[in-house]
Amino acid sequence: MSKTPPPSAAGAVPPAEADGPSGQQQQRLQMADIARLAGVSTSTVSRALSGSKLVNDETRSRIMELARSLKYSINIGAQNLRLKQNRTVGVVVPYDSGTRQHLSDPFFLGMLGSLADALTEQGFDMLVTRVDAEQLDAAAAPFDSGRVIGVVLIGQWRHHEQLNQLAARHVPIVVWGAQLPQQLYCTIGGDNLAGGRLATAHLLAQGRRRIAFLGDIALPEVAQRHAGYCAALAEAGIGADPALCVAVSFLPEGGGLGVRELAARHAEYDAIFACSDLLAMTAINTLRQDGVAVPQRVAVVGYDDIELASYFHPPLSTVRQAIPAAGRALVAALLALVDGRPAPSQQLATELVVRASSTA
Amino acid sequence: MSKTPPPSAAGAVPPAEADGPSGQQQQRLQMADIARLAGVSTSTVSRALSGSKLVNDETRSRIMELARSLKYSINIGAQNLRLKQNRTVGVVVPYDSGTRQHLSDPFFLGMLGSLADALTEQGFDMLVTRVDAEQLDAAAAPFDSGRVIGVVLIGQWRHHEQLNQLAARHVPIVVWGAQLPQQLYCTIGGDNLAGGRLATAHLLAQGRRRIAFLGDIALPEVAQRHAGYCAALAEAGIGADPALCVAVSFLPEGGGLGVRELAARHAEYDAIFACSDLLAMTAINTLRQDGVAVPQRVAVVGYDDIELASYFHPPLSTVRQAIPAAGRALVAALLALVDGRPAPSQQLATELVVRASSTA
DNA sequence: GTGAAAGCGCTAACAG
DNA sequence: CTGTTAGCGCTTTCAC
Repeated sequence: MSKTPPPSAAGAVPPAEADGPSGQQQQRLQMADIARLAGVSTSTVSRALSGSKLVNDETRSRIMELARSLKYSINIGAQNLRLKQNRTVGVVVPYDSGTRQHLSDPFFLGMLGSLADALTEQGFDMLVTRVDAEQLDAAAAPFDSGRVIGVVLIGQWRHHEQLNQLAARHVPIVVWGAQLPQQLYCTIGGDNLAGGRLATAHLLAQGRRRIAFLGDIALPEVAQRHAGYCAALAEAGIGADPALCVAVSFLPEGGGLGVRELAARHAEYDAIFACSDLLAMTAINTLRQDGVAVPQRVAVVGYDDIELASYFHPPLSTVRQAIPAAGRALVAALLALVDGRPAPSQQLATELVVRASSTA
Repeated sequence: MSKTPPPSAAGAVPPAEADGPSGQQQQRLQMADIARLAGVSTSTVSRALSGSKLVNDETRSRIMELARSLKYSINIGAQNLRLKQNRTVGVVVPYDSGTRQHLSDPFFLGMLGSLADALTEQGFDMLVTRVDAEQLDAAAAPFDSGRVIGVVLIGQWRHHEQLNQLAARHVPIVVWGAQLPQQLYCTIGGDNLAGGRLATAHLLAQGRRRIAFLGDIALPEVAQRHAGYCAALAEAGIGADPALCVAVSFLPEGGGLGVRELAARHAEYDAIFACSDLLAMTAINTLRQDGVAVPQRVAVVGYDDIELASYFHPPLSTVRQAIPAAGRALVAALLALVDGRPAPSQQLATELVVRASSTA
């Protein structure tokens, strides 16, 4: 395990003219330079580069050619200042306050990718920020300082009130999460109630009767999935047994902890509904270590349908979240808000994907 | 599966004063407003807010209090323009040119998270951009337009030459990838040669002799892992059989395709070394469908040690990449470059993690 | 200790 | 069609 040297011409060329400590920009080409070289005024260059018809074709193409060959590119910062515009959107990913752990769920990756796609498509840049899940109001910082025109927050966690305050302050913000009463901000989310109901009904249809629930009810999305779970049980004439409901975080260790907790409670169960695929996978793993067969002894359904779910062993039954649609919807809602148009909250349809982990 | 309405007060409050189409900023507080309210000049506000000692304590605290209560935040764009500074770094994630698929590997998520951490720690913002893997030179765009002070590119793919040209143009860029001869840009990467060797030597030690290699040799990193693989085989007195080397992309379907291709070639093999955990997992999945026992009949080692690797069944043996260190190293190198200091390329140590997928 | 004025790189009237 | 001028929101000499 080496530490540095191998091949030949390693090491990089430092920038041409570096000046002072961190954060400085080197001397770079600007519009005035192009203007001088082209023998015109900066106004003409500006017009040419922005494709104004007010400039002679010959002049324009000469200027554009010059700019291209010199790899001149307009300084967006200055342009933004002058135009009072901005084509950057903030995407804020909360991290677990205790562990500072974050993004550990592949679901987030999908979401980020989907947002990146949707934003690129609309010609917007994406500024990614991390924020403590217990301080969600910090999500507004990039907006307050003018870096972004609005913010997409991935997950509302337990801070409904902080988010309401941001909305009251007119921070353009759209949140991936559950729709709640008295909500001033816009949420886009899956239909968690339906999702929870689908998963549970499916397990019941498989003849399971003692279905454990893994997830932290304090989170609105999880609470709604739990409500769906209870509803499905009730429809089958079964009461929800609190002993089967384990509050675990979305961190990967959650699945194992949940299974251990159920064991510690001496709970009897023949199925698990986990609130994320990651939890389902780690739960299955722990069950396997304990010699419990999945799905024979315990059937498992996850949530999200991350890419790996179908490759897991056994392939994971799960509730699919419409991630590509989510990105588009979040971006559309945010842009509406920014333009002063109304942005109604929205629930995206969810779909049950049945695979081997729940079918004995 | 509903589509919209439920609860009570849904829908969000549009921003106070919206003006015109997309990208506009609403009327917001600025320094002059604070100045007027505080009965001082903007110069004084500027000084107060930047903690200059040239301003009366009483005045300063009055101004700061005012700013805080009004949630005034300095306009970073204007400040950057005036100061000719910038605290934003570009992170560029290439996507597969054919499929436009991207970020599908959890490895990228880890890298993004690690970069976000390292950048946050240093007080930098992260602007995430996607770029066609066949047009890596487009990675410089956010730099050319002054949005970022430099770029971290995740993966060099096959376009060494384009990257060299960027470096020659003095674009501050640091690439996660392999160190190559005649290289003008800075790379940070794992020690792929050692990684390939470790994995292969381990499989040999398990008594395996016909080890298949899954990965696209056209990519420098994969080529180096392959070189390590060949070296380990050679040390064991075994020649590398080209029939056992399958060029597959990093897309998730690669693992399955690789196994199918080996079958089509009627290749005999008792082990697989896959160039990513994702490939290893999907390969194992296909083997399982074909009734081939892992690790009994075929032992498998992956690469990266993504979070899920230890939860997979069987738990995946793999070569761990030092992701947290990677983020810090990439950021440190980029900042060095930006400051005009030299940024030598670096290889980070890799480590073999042995789990059940390779131990019969 | 504080204010007035100039200017960061760009665009948009307004004249010619 | 093109140049001149003013100014986006901020910082910083330079006076007072």
